[in-house]
Amino acid sequence: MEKKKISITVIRRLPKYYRKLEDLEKIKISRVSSQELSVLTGFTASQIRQDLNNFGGFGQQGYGYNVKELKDNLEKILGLKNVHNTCVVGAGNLGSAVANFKGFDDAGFKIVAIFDKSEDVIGTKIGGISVKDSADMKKTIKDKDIKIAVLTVPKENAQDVAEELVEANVKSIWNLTTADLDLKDDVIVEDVSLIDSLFTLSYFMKEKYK
Amino acid sequence: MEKKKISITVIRRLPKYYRKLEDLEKIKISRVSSQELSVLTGFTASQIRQDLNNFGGFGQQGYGYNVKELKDNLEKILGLKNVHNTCVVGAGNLGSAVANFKGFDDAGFKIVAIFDKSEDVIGTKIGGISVKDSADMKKTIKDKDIKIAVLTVPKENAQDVAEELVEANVKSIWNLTTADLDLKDDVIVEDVSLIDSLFTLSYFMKEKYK
DNA sequence: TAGATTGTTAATCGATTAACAATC
DNA sequence: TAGATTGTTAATCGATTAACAATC
Repeated sequence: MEKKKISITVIRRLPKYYRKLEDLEKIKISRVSSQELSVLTGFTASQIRQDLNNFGGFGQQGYGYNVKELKDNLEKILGLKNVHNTCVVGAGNLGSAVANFKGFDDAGFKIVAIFDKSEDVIGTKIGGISVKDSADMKKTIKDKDIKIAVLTVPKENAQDVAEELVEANVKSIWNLTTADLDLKDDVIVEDVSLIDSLFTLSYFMKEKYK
Repeated sequence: MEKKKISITVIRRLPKYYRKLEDLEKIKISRVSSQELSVLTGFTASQIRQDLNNFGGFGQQGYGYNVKELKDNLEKILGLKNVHNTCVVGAGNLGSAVANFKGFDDAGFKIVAIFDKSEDVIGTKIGGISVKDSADMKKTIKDKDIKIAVLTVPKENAQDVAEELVEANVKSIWNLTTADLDLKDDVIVEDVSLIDSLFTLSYFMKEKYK
């Protein structure tokens, strides 16, 4: 009756399963056990079986999991076949990296617009797409039915731009800035937190050396 | 006698405390309670007090925490004042973004070399540093005593380049590629996992809309 | 002093691991 | 059938929350 809520810790392991299954498929391996997946992912076999069983019984006793079948199921679970019109806001190096990143398109994020406010880049092409003036952002987002935005603007502008995106009806934001966004709850914000990752690395360096 | 091991979940919250304290200092707020930090960070006040007490009693009953003092302590704990000679491997958009990123230098990661194997970029300047041929990488790393590498090469080359870095005595790698690196245990690898973050966003989009 | 808020212990909650019956 | 490995329950472990005495 009720689908039980799946914890965020489980969700965040799914991408790794998916990637490892892609790798296995690429080298023509058609079956895999939770034990083998454990070696590949670093999670325990028990954990893997429990994680997957949140979504269905994809395995078979005495056999393991069929690589292609499990991969296809994870693809559906992660929604990787759903295509979303996406824009990149901020056409600096980071924005350019995203716009040129093939994995982005493969995951269903279809970049249909790139915005920047600098005269220097407006009109230039990145990954085959011409950079538009941020001033036209809201209109373009509505016209092209853009639901996802990648945010790569400077920290100082992040909150304001994010609010503008939400006003234009963007449903989720991939936040590559170092700002924490404060938006209404129904907006999905996925933070990459580059700076936190870097600080964590600094911590481990300090712990290990001196 | 024994310093108890501090869990990774605690460590990964420290950067956010630090950033919020920086923000407070910037607007001239000199004291803060765990309750106020809770609002700023989204962690509970109880959690914050427990986290901080892993490292020392930085607060004062009836008063809270002194912003500057706590920030300075976290700075030491995170090792942000320790300077590390760092190289960027891969001078594409992502590598350029890192090389130009001010927060990188602020955190003590001093970029002293950038490598790429493409003739097109070797010799060009990024963030004031001239891009060197990857062929000279090992020698330069030893000569300049580089201990940290930022990896932004294509997925296919990530493992090989990482191994080369380790041979050259690099101690830790900030991994911005979509590859999972397999290196000896004493090498510190901090994965940013952009692709996993993206897949997670895809999952939440799917859950919410259809 | 009275009020506020920490530091810290105890209680609860959730996630991971272990174990094994079911079954391919 | 015998062997392998899942799906799932129970046990353990660790992290979060609650509570409050200590004390500024």
